[in-house]
Amino acid sequence: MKLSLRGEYALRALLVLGLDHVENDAVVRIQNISDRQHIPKRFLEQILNDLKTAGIVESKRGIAGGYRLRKSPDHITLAEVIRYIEGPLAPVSCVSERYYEKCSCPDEKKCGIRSVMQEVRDAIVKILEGVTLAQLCERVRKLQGDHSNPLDYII
Amino acid sequence: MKLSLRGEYALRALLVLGLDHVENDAVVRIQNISDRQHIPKRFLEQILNDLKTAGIVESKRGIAGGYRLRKSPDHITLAEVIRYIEGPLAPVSCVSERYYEKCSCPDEKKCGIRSVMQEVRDAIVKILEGVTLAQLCERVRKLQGDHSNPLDYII
DNA sequence: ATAAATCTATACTAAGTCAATAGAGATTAT
DNA sequence: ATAATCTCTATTGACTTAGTATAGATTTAT
Repeated sequence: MKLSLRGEYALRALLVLGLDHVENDAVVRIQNISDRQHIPKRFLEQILNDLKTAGIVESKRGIAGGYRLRKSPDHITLAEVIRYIEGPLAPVSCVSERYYEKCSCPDEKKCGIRSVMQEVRDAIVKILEGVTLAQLCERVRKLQGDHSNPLDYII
Repeated sequence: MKLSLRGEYALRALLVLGLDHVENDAVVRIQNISDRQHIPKRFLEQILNDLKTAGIVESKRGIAGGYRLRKSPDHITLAEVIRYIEGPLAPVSCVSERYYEKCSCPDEKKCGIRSVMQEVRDAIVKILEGVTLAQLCERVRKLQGDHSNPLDYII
């Protein structure tokens, strides 16, 4: 896979949106995300815009504008995000389900390398489709010792 | 991971050397490998030279020259080959054991993404360190219907 | 109404990587 | 000697990555 910085930034931005996610229509400013995650702001703008096109986040414009999740965090998987930002999860495209491309090997059906790469793909997909943004947020809260309960900030 | 063509060619070339491997000092010509695997010859020259530097193959020069494995096929793992040709197996370098690099996230120890990527890395490594070139050759022989038993050619 | 802060859209760029290709040299069996 | 091989270094063209830049559209507080 080899996640690019672009993909990593996308996940980190979504993590912030996930941690701040509440059921009203509050939005988070790009500047805020940029500060908390040390992501270059102008670059982050592009990425969030991509995520918007992907239907993962939505935005509000104007002086009180910003981004929020468009779907519930437990309906967003890491696989989905990475696929959208990076492309195939498979290490070679001849084992990719949705980005399949024929490779140059003499006979794909008898290709031993392909069969190993298939296993690798399946292992990667299993993990990344199994982790939702909600679970990721939960991990982070646990790692941070469960301070900063987001409910504290309402009222 | 996203294996490059270079890495895929390396595996395919080693597969040929593995299938042709016998305990005398017979070598296989680059031209031969290139023909059987449809790999551009001059490009393959570079790759085999890299594999030589890595200590995985050895070469014989001159008119009857060529390449052969330097180690027994069951002592060559796919992980080892890919690491040498491509670099880290980990999707992000902050979870790489031998190519570790600090990433830009606020706190690595509390990074939820990192902990997921760690799982991905471990899954990839487990598969690729678990498959030797000998096993790969065996898979190929099975896939090809077990014709061409190499013992047939030894008299 | 206006200003100010935000998001939107497109374009550009500098650096790096990938996949070769090229040319000249060294080695060795015949 | 010679011809086929491996060896070594350099170059190239296309592409990707990680931004930066510029200008514009939208919304809200005042």
